[in-house]
Amino acid sequence: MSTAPEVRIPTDEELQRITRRAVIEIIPEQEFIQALKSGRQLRLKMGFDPSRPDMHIGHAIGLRKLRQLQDLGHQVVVIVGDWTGRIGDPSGQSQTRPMLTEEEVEANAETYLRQVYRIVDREKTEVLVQSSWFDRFDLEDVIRLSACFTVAQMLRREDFAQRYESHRPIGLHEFMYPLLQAYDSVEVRADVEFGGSDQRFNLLLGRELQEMMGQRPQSVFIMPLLVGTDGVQKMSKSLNNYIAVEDPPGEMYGKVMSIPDTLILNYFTLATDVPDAELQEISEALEKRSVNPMELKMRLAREIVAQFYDAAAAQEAEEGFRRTFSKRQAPEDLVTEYRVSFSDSAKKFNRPVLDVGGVRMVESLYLPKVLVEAGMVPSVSEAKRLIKQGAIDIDGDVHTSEIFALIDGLLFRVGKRRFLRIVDADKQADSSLRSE
RNA sequence: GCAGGGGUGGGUGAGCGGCUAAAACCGACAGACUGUAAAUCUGUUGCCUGAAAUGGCUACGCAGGUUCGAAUCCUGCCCCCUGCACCA
Repeated sequence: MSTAPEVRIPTDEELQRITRRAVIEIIPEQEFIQALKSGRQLRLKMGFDPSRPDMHIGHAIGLRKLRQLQDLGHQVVVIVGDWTGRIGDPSGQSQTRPMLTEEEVEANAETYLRQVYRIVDREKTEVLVQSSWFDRFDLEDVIRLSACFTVAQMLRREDFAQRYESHRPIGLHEFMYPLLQAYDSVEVRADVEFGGSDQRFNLLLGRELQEMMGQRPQSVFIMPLLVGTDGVQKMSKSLNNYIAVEDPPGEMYGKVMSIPDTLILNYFTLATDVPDAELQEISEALEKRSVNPMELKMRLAREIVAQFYDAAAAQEAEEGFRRTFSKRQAPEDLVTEYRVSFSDSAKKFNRPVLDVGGVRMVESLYLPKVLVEAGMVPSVSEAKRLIKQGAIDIDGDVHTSEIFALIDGLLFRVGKRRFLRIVDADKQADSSLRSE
Protein backbone atom coordinates (compact mmCIF):
# COMPACT_ATOMS: atom_id res chain seq x y z
CA MET A 1 0.00 0.00 0.00
CA SER A 2 2.87 2.36 0.55
CA THR A 3 4.08 3.60 -2.76
CA ALA A 4 7.81 4.01 -3.10
CA PRO A 5 8.56 7.61 -2.18
CA GLU A 6 9.90 9.84 -4.88
CA VAL A 7 13.39 10.78 -3.89
CA ARG A 8 15.61 12.85 -6.08
CA ILE A 9 19.36 12.56 -5.89
CA PRO A 10 20.90 16.00 -5.42
CA THR A 11 23.17 17.54 -8.02
CA ASP A 12 26.69 18.32 -6.94
CA GLU A 13 25.75 21.94 -6.61
CA GLU A 14 22.80 21.13 -4.37
CA LEU A 15 24.91 18.77 -2.36
CA GLN A 16 27.42 21.49 -1.86
CA ARG A 17 24.74 23.82 -0.62
CA ILE A 18 23.27 21.25 1.72
CA THR A 19 26.50 20.12 3.27
CA ARG A 20 28.53 23.31 3.31
CA ARG A 21 26.34 26.32 3.78
CA ALA A 22 25.15 26.98 7.34
CA VAL A 23 26.66 23.77 8.62
CA ILE A 24 29.26 23.26 11.29
CA GLU A 25 29.69 19.56 11.07
CA ILE A 26 28.04 16.43 9.73
CA ILE A 27 28.91 13.23 11.55
CA PRO A 28 29.83 11.11 9.70
CA GLU A 29 29.78 13.23 6.61
CA GLN A 30 30.51 10.58 4.03
CA GLU A 31 27.84 8.31 5.39
CA PHE A 32 25.32 11.10 5.08
CA ILE A 33 26.34 11.92 1.54
CA GLN A 34 26.13 8.27 0.55
CA ALA A 35 22.68 8.05 2.04
CA LEU A 36 21.58 11.07 0.01
CA LYS A 37 22.96 9.51 -3.13
CA SER A 38 21.39 6.12 -2.44
CA GLY A 39 17.93 7.29 -3.41
CA ARG A 40 16.53 5.91 -0.18
CA GLN A 41 14.04 8.16 1.57
CA LEU A 42 15.58 9.42 4.79
CA ARG A 43 13.80 10.20 8.00
CA LEU A 44 14.99 13.60 9.18
CA LYS A 45 14.41 14.27 12.83
CA MET A 46 14.29 17.58 14.61
CA GLY A 47 12.83 18.13 18.03
CA PHE A 48 11.52 21.19 19.78
CA ASP A 49 10.67 22.15 23.30
CA PRO A 50 6.99 23.04 23.67
CA SER A 51 7.58 25.12 26.79
CA ARG A 52 8.92 27.87 24.54
CA PRO A 53 6.84 28.08 21.44
CA ASP A 54 8.31 31.25 20.04
CA MET A 55 10.45 30.76 17.03
CA HIS A 56 13.07 33.15 15.76
CA ILE A 57 15.15 33.25 12.63
CA GLY A 58 17.93 31.37 14.40
CA HIS A 59 15.67 28.34 14.59
CA ALA A 60 14.87 28.91 10.96
CA ILE A 61 18.40 27.92 9.98
CA GLY A 62 17.67 24.30 10.84
CA LEU A 63 14.23 24.39 9.34
CA ARG A 64 15.59 25.80 6.11
CA LYS A 65 17.97 22.90 5.98
CA LEU A 66 15.10 20.49 6.49
CA ARG A 67 13.22 22.19 3.73
CA GLN A 68 16.07 21.72 1.30
CA LEU A 69 16.08 18.00 1.98
CA GLN A 70 12.34 17.80 2.02
CA ASP A 71 12.32 19.23 -1.48
CA LEU A 72 14.42 16.27 -2.51
CA GLY A 73 11.68 14.01 -1.24
CA HIS A 74 12.91 13.10 2.22
CA GLN A 75 10.63 12.71 5.22
CA VAL A 76 10.72 15.37 7.90
CA VAL A 77 9.81 14.19 11.39
CA VAL A 78 9.15 16.89 13.97
CA ILE A 79 9.16 15.78 17.59
CA VAL A 80 7.17 17.67 20.17
CA GLY A 81 9.43 17.28 23.19
CA ASP A 82 6.82 17.46 25.88
CA TRP A 83 8.79 15.25 28.27
CA THR A 84 12.20 16.80 27.70
CA GLY A 85 10.49 20.16 27.90
CA ARG A 86 9.43 19.34 31.42
CA ILE A 87 12.97 18.56 32.45
CA GLY A 88 14.45 21.60 30.81
CA ASP A 89 17.65 21.32 28.86
CA PRO A 90 20.55 21.30 31.29
CA SER A 91 22.10 24.70 30.80
CA GLY A 92 23.38 25.23 34.31
CA GLN A 93 21.10 28.09 35.13
CA SER A 94 17.80 26.57 34.24
CA GLN A 95 16.08 25.03 37.20
CA THR A 96 13.54 22.30 36.85
CA ARG A 97 10.65 23.70 34.98
CA PRO A 98 7.08 23.32 36.06
CA MET A 99 5.27 20.50 34.39
CA LEU A 100 3.19 21.68 31.53
CA THR A 101 -0.38 20.58 31.36
CA GLU A 102 -1.56 18.65 28.38
CA GLU A 103 -3.49 21.67 27.17
CA GLU A 104 -0.46 23.93 27.41
CA VAL A 105 1.64 21.50 25.45
CA GLU A 106 -1.05 21.25 22.84
CA ALA A 107 -1.49 24.98 22.54
CA ASN A 108 2.24 25.62 22.38
CA ALA A 109 2.77 22.86 19.89
CA GLU A 110 0.10 24.33 17.70
CA THR A 111 1.60 27.82 17.63
CA TYR A 112 5.02 26.37 17.13
CA LEU A 113 3.97 24.19 14.24
CA ARG A 114 2.22 27.10 12.62
CA GLN A 115 5.60 28.81 12.55
CA VAL A 116 7.42 25.69 11.42
CA TYR A 117 5.11 25.42 8.45
CA ARG A 118 6.17 28.83 7.27
CA ILE A 119 9.34 27.08 6.21
CA VAL A 120 8.79 23.38 5.82
CA ASP A 121 6.03 21.77 3.82
CA ARG A 122 3.21 20.75 6.07
CA GLU A 123 2.04 18.04 3.72
CA LYS A 124 5.35 16.28 3.91
CA THR A 125 5.88 16.60 7.63
CA GLU A 126 5.22 13.98 10.27
CA VAL A 127 4.59 15.30 13.77
CA LEU A 128 5.07 13.04 16.75
CA VAL A 129 4.55 13.78 20.42
CA GLN A 130 7.14 12.39 22.79
CA SER A 131 4.60 11.40 25.40
CA SER A 132 3.02 9.00 22.94
CA TRP A 133 5.88 6.64 23.72
CA PHE A 134 7.16 7.87 27.07
CA ASP A 135 3.76 7.71 28.71
CA ARG A 136 3.93 3.96 28.57
CA PHE A 137 7.42 3.85 30.08
CA ASP A 138 7.59 2.31 33.53
CA LEU A 139 10.41 2.35 36.07
CA GLU A 140 12.02 -0.67 34.54
CA ASP A 141 12.19 1.00 31.14
CA VAL A 142 13.70 4.10 32.67
CA ILE A 143 16.38 2.14 34.50
CA ARG A 144 17.10 0.05 31.47
CA LEU A 145 17.56 3.19 29.40
CA SER A 146 19.82 4.75 32.03
CA ALA A 147 21.90 1.59 32.13
CA CYS A 148 22.94 2.17 28.55
CA PHE A 149 25.31 4.92 29.54
CA THR A 150 27.87 5.63 32.21
CA VAL A 151 28.51 8.75 34.24
CA ALA A 152 31.82 9.12 32.46
CA GLN A 153 29.97 9.24 29.17
CA MET A 154 27.64 11.89 30.50
CA LEU A 155 30.58 13.97 31.61
CA ARG A 156 31.77 14.21 28.04
CA ARG A 157 29.09 16.80 27.72
CA GLU A 158 30.85 20.07 28.24
CA ASP A 159 28.47 21.84 30.56
CA PHE A 160 28.21 18.78 32.78
CA ALA A 161 31.98 18.47 32.85
CA GLN A 162 32.39 22.12 33.71
CA ARG A 163 29.88 22.00 36.49
CA TYR A 164 31.39 18.82 37.83
CA GLU A 165 34.83 20.39 37.79
CA SER A 166 33.73 23.53 39.55
CA HIS A 167 31.62 21.59 42.06
CA ARG A 168 28.38 23.10 40.96
CA PRO A 169 25.35 20.85 41.28
CA ILE A 170 24.16 18.58 38.52
CA GLY A 171 20.69 17.16 39.06
CA LEU A 172 20.42 13.47 38.31
CA HIS A 173 17.30 14.16 36.32
CA GLU A 174 19.33 16.40 34.05
CA PHE A 175 21.00 13.31 32.71
CA MET A 176 17.60 12.18 31.56
CA TYR A 177 17.28 14.97 29.04
CA PRO A 178 19.87 13.67 26.58
CA LEU A 179 18.75 10.13 27.25
CA LEU A 180 15.16 10.82 26.35
CA GLN A 181 16.14 12.77 23.28
CA ALA A 182 18.38 9.90 22.23
CA TYR A 183 15.60 7.43 22.70
CA ASP A 184 13.36 9.51 20.44
CA SER A 185 15.72 8.68 17.61
CA VAL A 186 15.21 4.99 18.28
CA GLU A 187 11.48 5.37 18.45
CA VAL A 188 11.19 7.26 15.17
CA ARG A 189 13.99 5.35 13.46
CA ALA A 190 15.73 8.56 12.49
CA ASP A 191 18.30 8.53 9.72
CA VAL A 192 19.52 12.02 10.41
CA GLU A 193 18.99 14.33 13.35
CA PHE A 194 19.36 18.08 13.10
CA GLY A 195 20.31 20.49 15.82
CA GLY A 196 22.32 23.54 16.77
CA SER A 197 25.86 23.29 18.01
CA ASP A 198 24.57 23.32 21.59
CA GLN A 199 22.83 20.03 20.81
CA ARG A 200 25.93 18.20 19.69
CA PHE A 201 26.16 15.85 22.66
CA ASN A 202 22.48 14.98 22.64
CA LEU A 203 22.53 14.24 18.93
CA LEU A 204 25.54 11.98 19.19
CA LEU A 205 24.00 10.12 22.09
CA GLY A 206 21.04 9.31 19.89
CA ARG A 207 23.41 7.84 17.37
CA GLU A 208 25.03 5.63 19.98
CA LEU A 209 21.77 4.47 21.45
CA GLN A 210 20.36 3.49 18.09
CA GLU A 211 23.38 1.35 17.46
CA MET A 212 23.01 -0.36 20.83
CA MET A 213 19.41 -1.08 20.03
CA GLY A 214 20.28 -2.66 16.75
CA GLN A 215 19.34 0.21 14.48
CA ARG A 216 21.34 1.85 11.78
CA PRO A 217 22.80 4.85 13.66
CA GLN A 218 21.61 8.26 12.60
CA SER A 219 23.84 10.84 11.04
CA VAL A 220 24.11 14.02 12.96
CA PHE A 221 23.77 17.42 11.40
CA ILE A 222 25.13 20.28 13.45
CA MET A 223 24.33 23.85 12.55
CA PRO A 224 25.65 27.13 13.85
CA LEU A 225 23.70 29.19 16.32
CA LEU A 226 22.72 32.58 15.02
CA VAL A 227 24.07 35.55 16.91
CA GLY A 228 21.36 37.89 18.16
CA THR A 229 20.75 41.48 17.12
CA ASP A 230 23.05 42.64 19.91
CA GLY A 231 25.91 41.08 17.98
CA VAL A 232 27.27 39.29 21.00
CA GLN A 233 25.11 36.56 22.42
CA LYS A 234 23.21 33.81 20.68
CA MET A 235 19.78 34.78 19.52
CA SER A 236 17.22 34.01 22.17
CA LYS A 237 13.94 35.26 23.36
CA SER A 238 15.04 35.63 26.93
CA LEU A 239 17.91 37.89 25.92
CA ASN A 240 15.54 39.97 23.85
CA ASN A 241 17.89 40.05 20.89
CA TYR A 242 15.77 38.03 18.55
CA ILE A 243 13.93 38.46 15.29
CA ALA A 244 10.76 36.43 15.49
CA VAL A 245 9.54 34.45 12.54
CA GLU A 246 6.15 36.00 13.15
CA ASP A 247 7.31 39.58 13.52
CA PRO A 248 5.36 41.77 11.13
CA PRO A 249 7.33 42.84 8.06
CA GLY A 250 8.17 46.36 9.23
CA GLU A 251 9.31 45.11 12.59
CA MET A 252 11.36 42.36 11.04
CA TYR A 253 12.97 44.76 8.61
CA GLY A 254 13.82 47.22 11.35
CA LYS A 255 15.34 44.58 13.56
CA VAL A 256 17.59 43.40 10.76
CA MET A 257 18.69 46.99 10.23
CA SER A 258 19.69 47.22 13.86
CA ILE A 259 22.26 44.44 13.74
CA PRO A 260 25.90 45.49 13.88
CA ASP A 261 27.71 45.66 10.54
CA THR A 262 30.02 42.86 11.55
CA LEU A 263 27.09 40.47 11.38
CA ILE A 264 25.97 41.26 7.85
CA LEU A 265 27.85 38.52 6.07
CA ASN A 266 27.02 36.01 8.76
CA TYR A 267 23.30 36.70 8.40
CA PHE A 268 23.46 36.54 4.62
CA THR A 269 25.17 33.18 4.87
CA LEU A 270 22.97 31.60 7.48
CA ALA A 271 19.60 33.17 6.98
CA THR A 272 19.22 33.72 3.25
CA ASP A 273 19.49 31.84 -0.02
CA VAL A 274 21.69 34.43 -1.66
CA PRO A 275 24.04 32.37 -3.86
CA ASP A 276 27.57 31.74 -2.74
CA ALA A 277 29.01 33.79 -5.59
CA GLU A 278 27.14 36.84 -4.35
CA LEU A 279 28.20 36.13 -0.79
CA GLN A 280 31.71 36.44 -2.06
CA GLU A 281 30.94 39.82 -3.61
CA ILE A 282 29.28 41.02 -0.45
CA SER A 283 32.23 39.91 1.58
CA GLU A 284 34.61 41.81 -0.67
CA ALA A 285 32.43 44.89 -0.71
CA LEU A 286 32.42 44.92 3.06
CA GLU A 287 36.12 44.45 3.26
CA LYS A 288 37.00 47.12 0.74
CA ARG A 289 34.26 49.37 2.01
CA SER A 290 33.28 49.94 -1.58
CA VAL A 291 29.61 49.97 -0.63
CA ASN A 292 27.89 51.67 2.25
CA PRO A 293 27.23 48.77 4.63
CA MET A 294 23.77 50.14 5.15
CA GLU A 295 22.92 49.35 1.53
CA LEU A 296 23.95 45.76 2.05
CA LYS A 297 21.99 45.59 5.23
CA MET A 298 18.91 46.82 3.45
CA ARG A 299 19.33 44.11 0.91
CA LEU A 300 19.67 41.62 3.75
CA ALA A 301 16.55 42.93 5.41
CA ARG A 302 14.64 42.62 2.13
CA GLU A 303 15.82 39.06 1.65
CA ILE A 304 14.75 38.05 5.11
CA VAL A 305 11.36 39.72 5.01
CA ALA A 306 10.68 38.31 1.56
CA GLN A 307 11.46 34.88 2.86
CA PHE A 308 8.77 34.96 5.51
CA TYR A 309 6.33 37.13 3.58
CA ASP A 310 6.95 38.11 -0.02
CA ALA A 311 8.84 40.55 -2.18
CA ALA A 312 6.04 43.10 -2.06
CA ALA A 313 5.95 43.05 1.73
CA ALA A 314 9.71 43.45 1.78
CA GLN A 315 9.48 46.43 -0.52
CA GLU A 316 6.80 47.97 1.60
CA ALA A 317 8.78 47.40 4.76
CA GLU A 318 11.73 49.11 3.19
CA GLU A 319 9.71 52.12 2.19
CA GLY A 320 8.25 52.25 5.66
CA PHE A 321 11.74 52.10 7.08
CA ARG A 322 12.89 54.96 4.89
CA ARG A 323 9.92 57.07 5.88
CA THR A 324 10.49 56.35 9.53
CA PHE A 325 13.89 57.83 9.75
CA SER A 326 14.06 60.30 6.90
CA LYS A 327 10.60 61.77 7.06
CA ARG A 328 9.94 60.69 10.61
CA GLN A 329 6.68 59.07 9.74
CA ALA A 330 5.39 55.97 11.36
CA PRO A 331 5.24 52.69 9.51
CA GLU A 332 1.81 51.23 10.18
CA ASP A 333 2.85 47.93 11.66
CA LEU A 334 4.90 49.57 14.37
CA VAL A 335 1.99 51.60 15.64
CA THR A 336 0.18 50.54 18.77
CA GLU A 337 -3.36 51.81 18.94
CA TYR A 338 -4.80 52.99 22.20
CA ARG A 339 -8.55 53.35 22.29
CA VAL A 340 -10.02 55.74 24.82
CA SER A 341 -13.53 56.80 25.38
CA PHE A 342 -13.47 60.57 25.10
CA SER A 343 -16.73 61.07 26.88
CA ASP A 344 -15.64 58.92 29.84
CA SER A 345 -12.36 60.76 30.11
CA ALA A 346 -14.12 64.09 29.90
CA LYS A 347 -16.35 63.05 32.76
CA LYS A 348 -13.50 61.62 34.79
CA PHE A 349 -11.40 64.76 34.63
CA ASN A 350 -14.31 67.09 34.45
CA ARG A 351 -13.30 68.56 31.12
CA PRO A 352 -15.57 69.17 28.20
CA VAL A 353 -15.32 67.33 24.95
CA LEU A 354 -14.51 70.11 22.54
CA ASP A 355 -14.98 70.32 18.85
CA VAL A 356 -12.28 72.45 17.35
CA GLY A 357 -12.68 72.79 13.64
CA GLY A 358 -14.29 69.39 13.38
CA VAL A 359 -11.65 67.72 15.56
CA ARG A 360 -12.96 66.18 18.73
CA MET A 361 -10.74 66.63 21.73
CA VAL A 362 -10.65 66.50 25.50
CA GLU A 363 -8.43 68.94 27.26
CA SER A 364 -6.14 66.71 29.23
CA LEU A 365 -5.05 63.18 29.87
CA TYR A 366 -2.13 61.83 31.87
CA LEU A 367 0.41 60.50 29.41
CA PRO A 368 2.47 58.19 31.67
CA LYS A 369 -0.58 56.14 32.51
CA VAL A 370 -1.70 55.98 28.94
CA LEU A 371 1.70 54.63 27.94
CA VAL A 372 1.51 51.97 30.63
CA GLU A 373 -2.04 51.01 29.78
CA ALA A 374 -1.16 50.76 26.13
CA GLY A 375 1.56 48.32 27.13
CA MET A 376 4.36 50.44 25.71
CA VAL A 377 6.18 50.93 28.97
CA PRO A 378 6.30 48.73 32.09
CA SER A 379 5.69 51.39 34.73
CA VAL A 380 4.54 54.94 35.27
CA SER A 381 7.96 55.86 36.61
CA GLU A 382 9.57 54.56 33.46
CA ALA A 383 7.16 56.57 31.35
CA LYS A 384 7.91 59.72 33.32
CA ARG A 385 11.59 59.20 32.75
CA LEU A 386 11.10 58.87 29.04
CA ILE A 387 9.12 62.08 28.95
CA LYS A 388 11.77 63.86 30.97
CA GLN A 389 14.46 62.61 28.63
CA GLY A 390 12.71 63.95 25.60
CA ALA A 391 12.12 60.53 24.16
CA ILE A 392 8.58 61.29 23.15
CA ASP A 393 7.59 63.44 20.27
CA ILE A 394 4.55 64.34 18.23
CA ASP A 395 5.28 65.05 14.60
CA GLY A 396 8.93 65.70 15.33
CA ASP A 397 8.23 68.09 18.18
CA VAL A 398 9.45 66.84 21.51
CA HIS A 399 6.61 66.46 23.95
CA THR A 400 7.80 67.36 27.43
CA SER A 401 4.55 67.55 29.33
CA GLU A 402 2.98 64.69 31.22
CA ILE A 403 -0.39 66.03 30.23
CA PHE A 404 -1.71 66.02 26.72
CA ALA A 405 -4.85 67.01 24.91
CA LEU A 406 -6.82 64.00 23.86
CA ILE A 407 -7.24 64.21 20.12
CA ASP A 408 -8.47 61.48 17.88
CA GLY A 409 -5.64 60.15 15.75
CA LEU A 410 -2.89 61.79 17.78
CA LEU A 411 0.38 59.98 17.10
CA PHE A 412 3.19 59.76 19.63
CA ARG A 413 6.63 58.51 18.83
CA VAL A 414 8.16 56.79 21.84
CA GLY A 415 11.88 56.28 21.61
CA LYS A 416 13.24 55.38 18.21
CA ARG A 417 10.80 52.96 16.86
CA ARG A 418 7.67 52.68 18.87
CA PHE A 419 4.54 54.58 18.05
CA LEU A 420 1.30 55.13 19.86
CA ARG A 421 -1.88 56.34 18.23
CA ILE A 422 -4.77 57.63 20.26
CA VAL A 423 -8.09 56.51 18.89
CA ASP A 424 -11.46 57.88 19.93
CA ALA A 425 -13.40 54.86 21.07
CA ASP A 426 -16.71 56.74 21.09
CA LYS A 427 -16.27 57.74 17.51
CA GLN A 428 -15.51 54.19 16.48
CA ALA A 429 -18.51 52.93 18.34
CA ASP A 430 -20.67 55.55 16.67
CA SER A 431 -19.50 54.74 13.22
CA SER A 432 -19.83 51.04 13.71
CA LEU A 433 -23.37 51.61 14.90
CA ARG A 434 -24.07 53.71 11.89
CA SER A 435 -22.73 51.20 9.50
CA GLU A 436 -25.01 48.50 10.86
C1' G B 1 27.64 14.44 60.87
C1' C B 2 31.80 18.05 62.28
C1' A B 3 34.49 22.64 61.13
C1' G B 4 34.98 27.03 58.26
C1' G B 5 33.13 30.47 54.30
C1' G B 6 28.87 32.49 51.90
C1' G B 7 23.48 33.94 50.16
C1' U B 8 22.77 41.96 48.33
C1' G B 9 19.15 45.30 42.69
C1' G B 10 18.81 42.19 35.33
C1' G B 11 24.41 40.31 36.07
C1' U B 12 29.34 40.70 38.68
C1' G B 13 30.11 42.70 43.37
C1' A B 14 31.06 46.62 47.61
C1' G B 15 28.75 47.87 52.12
C1' C B 16 28.93 45.38 57.85
C1' G B 17 23.97 49.97 63.13
C1' G B 18 21.73 56.07 60.91
C1' C B 19 24.84 60.15 55.64
C1' U B 20 21.90 53.31 51.95
C1' A B 21 16.77 52.66 47.09
C1' A B 22 22.06 50.58 48.61
C1' A B 23 29.35 52.18 45.73
C1' A B 24 31.73 50.47 41.34
C1' C B 25 31.54 47.89 36.90
C1' C B 26 28.46 45.48 33.10
C1' G B 27 23.90 45.41 30.90
C1' A B 28 19.42 48.01 29.62
C1' C B 29 16.82 52.49 28.24
C1' A B 30 16.90 57.66 26.44
C1' G B 31 19.41 61.97 24.19
C1' A B 32 23.53 64.07 20.90
C1' C B 33 26.34 62.44 16.65
C1' U B 34 24.99 58.81 12.68
C1' G B 35 23.27 54.68 8.61
C1' U B 36 17.47 52.59 13.86
C1' A B 37 25.55 50.06 12.56
C1' A B 38 30.12 50.69 15.33
C1' A B 39 32.83 54.09 18.32
C1' U B 40 32.28 58.36 21.44
C1' C B 41 29.89 61.86 24.76
C1' U B 42 25.62 62.97 28.17
C1' G B 43 21.62 61.45 31.13
C1' U B 44 18.36 57.72 33.39
C1' U B 45 18.06 52.98 35.58
C1' G B 46 12.64 49.75 42.52
C1' C B 47 7.42 51.08 42.58
C1' C B 48 3.60 54.59 43.66
C1' U B 49 1.39 59.52 44.58
C1' G B 50 -2.11 63.18 37.84
C1' A B 51 4.39 69.26 39.16
C1' A B 52 7.57 67.89 42.90
C1' A B 53 9.19 66.57 47.64
C1' U B 54 13.66 66.36 53.33
C1' G B 55 6.13 62.10 50.88
C1' G B 56 4.47 56.93 50.92
C1' C B 57 5.38 51.73 49.93
C1' U B 58 8.44 47.53 48.84
C1' A B 59 13.63 45.56 48.68
C1' C B 60 19.67 42.99 50.70
C1' G B 61 17.91 33.85 51.42
C1' C B 62 13.24 32.82 55.04
C1' A B 63 10.94 33.67 59.99
C1' G B 64 11.32 36.07 64.43
C1' G B 65 14.07 39.39 68.02
C1' U B 66 17.30 43.61 70.00
C1' U B 67 17.28 49.01 68.91
C1' C B 68 14.61 55.64 68.51
C1' G B 69 16.79 53.35 63.90
C1' A B 70 19.15 46.95 60.90
C1' A B 71 21.41 44.84 54.40
C1' U B 72 24.49 45.64 58.73
C1' C B 73 23.75 42.94 65.75
C1' C B 74 21.09 38.25 68.07
C1' U B 75 18.12 33.45 67.56
C1' G B 76 16.01 29.60 64.60
C1' C B 77 15.37 27.62 59.72
C1' C B 78 16.51 26.88 54.37
C1' C B 79 20.11 26.76 50.47
C1' C B 80 25.20 26.95 48.31
C1' C B 81 30.62 26.42 48.65
C1' U B 82 35.34 24.47 50.94
C1' G B 83 37.83 20.93 54.09
C1' C B 84 37.35 16.60 57.23
C1' A B 85 34.64 12.30 58.50
C1' C B 86 31.19 8.50 56.69
C1' C B 87 30.63 5.44 52.25
C1' A B 88 26.35 -0.33 51.32
